Amino acid sequence: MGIAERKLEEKQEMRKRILDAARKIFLEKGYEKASIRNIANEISYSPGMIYFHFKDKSEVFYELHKEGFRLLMTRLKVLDSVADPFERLKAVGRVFIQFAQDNKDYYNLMFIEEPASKTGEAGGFQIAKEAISHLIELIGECQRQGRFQHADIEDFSFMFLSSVHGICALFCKDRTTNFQNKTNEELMEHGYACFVSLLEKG
Amino acid sequence: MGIAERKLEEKQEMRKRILDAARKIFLEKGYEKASIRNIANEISYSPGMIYFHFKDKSEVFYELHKEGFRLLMTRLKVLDSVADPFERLKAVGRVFIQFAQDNKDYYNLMFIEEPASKTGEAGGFQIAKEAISHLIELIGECQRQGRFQHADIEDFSFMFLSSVHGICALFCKDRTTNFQNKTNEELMEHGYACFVSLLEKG
DNA sequence: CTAGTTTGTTAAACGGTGTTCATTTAAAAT
DNA sequence: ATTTTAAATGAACACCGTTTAACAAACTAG
Repeated sequence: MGIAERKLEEKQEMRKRILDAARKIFLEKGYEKASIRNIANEISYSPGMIYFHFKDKSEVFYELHKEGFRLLMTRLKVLDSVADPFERLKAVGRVFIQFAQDNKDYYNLMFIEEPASKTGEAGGFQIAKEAISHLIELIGECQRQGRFQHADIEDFSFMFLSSVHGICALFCKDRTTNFQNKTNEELMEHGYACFVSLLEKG
Repeated sequence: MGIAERKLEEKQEMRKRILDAARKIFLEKGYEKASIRNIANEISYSPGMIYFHFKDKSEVFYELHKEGFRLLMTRLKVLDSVADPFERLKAVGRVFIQFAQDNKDYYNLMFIEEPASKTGEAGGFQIAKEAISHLIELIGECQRQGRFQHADIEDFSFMFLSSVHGICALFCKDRTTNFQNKTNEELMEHGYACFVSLLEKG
């Protein structure tokens, strides 16, 4: 069945071409302002064609959503080599912040914006769930080393994630401009350092 | 000039009627999905009429944006009676979180969503600036009482705001569902308590 | 090799969006 | 009573996501 195979490949290639165009448009304009017509135009096809390859706009979006998570995960995987769990935890936050700085638009797509119809909840959010399990486990390790003894693991994990996400979210929505004496990057890094020094005392 | 006065009043009343409808629609559907036609329909006027009273959709939005800030500020003002600055700081966080819980949609409008054209930057963001100045001052007071000695005030303020906002932002975008053993409210409050206990050690 | 079927694509259409503008209506000023 | 002004309208413009009838190309069966 060499023909069916080739057909499948062609279809996947078309999917890829659509996603490449969608990535460009989505990251450029954000979810709402990007249009199916823009994406189709980018690759010189009719808008309707996209609906042969994807269910709707939000499905295209969630493909990139997942892509963003894979990107972030790749960066986080590197930290497996860090032996000390607390050092690893601190690095997780730094990687998160660095990721947000390098990929403001992805970060928006992944954690802030979201299409109304949650087509890919199972897809995009599954990865998020795994990431959180990882974080909880990591904090468990820290506790086994004597850190954060009095805290509930889930509460503490949520708090850690909130703090890091808060830094990134303020950055991504340009709410950092009200703190003026520093660049955004400095503010984020100093803010995180500040948080870390609290952690070190706990 | 009793007539001119009455005319002005009528115009302001029309503005108010539009804003009442807009509040309902915006808080119900969010910025993007709410439409000028929805709002106009709500008060049985033509869509075009709104453009006589407001420059565009984002100007209507920013009026509610400011309204949300006034609401939050009213809640924060109550804390002026709390003498101890650190107690006041802790309460500020609680009020923020409570506000987000009670007014999820306002919180979204105020801190997360935003129209592309930033008509009311001067308006809505001015209040935010004041609020931050207040926060910085409050943290300064805490320092004068011996707390957070080693931290830069701006960095620390940003960190505090990030943590609190992070908690609220995760809640408002339904990213709390991945922590399952608690209700959202419990998770937020326990998470914040966790953060506060870190502060108490710093 | 032909006839029929499947597949990928298109153009047009539907009902929606923000916004503009000529036109109408009604009230105020002359 | 007539002119001027202010307020509201509704049609129009250029978009939007999505559906669908039509269509050409490619594949399959006889």
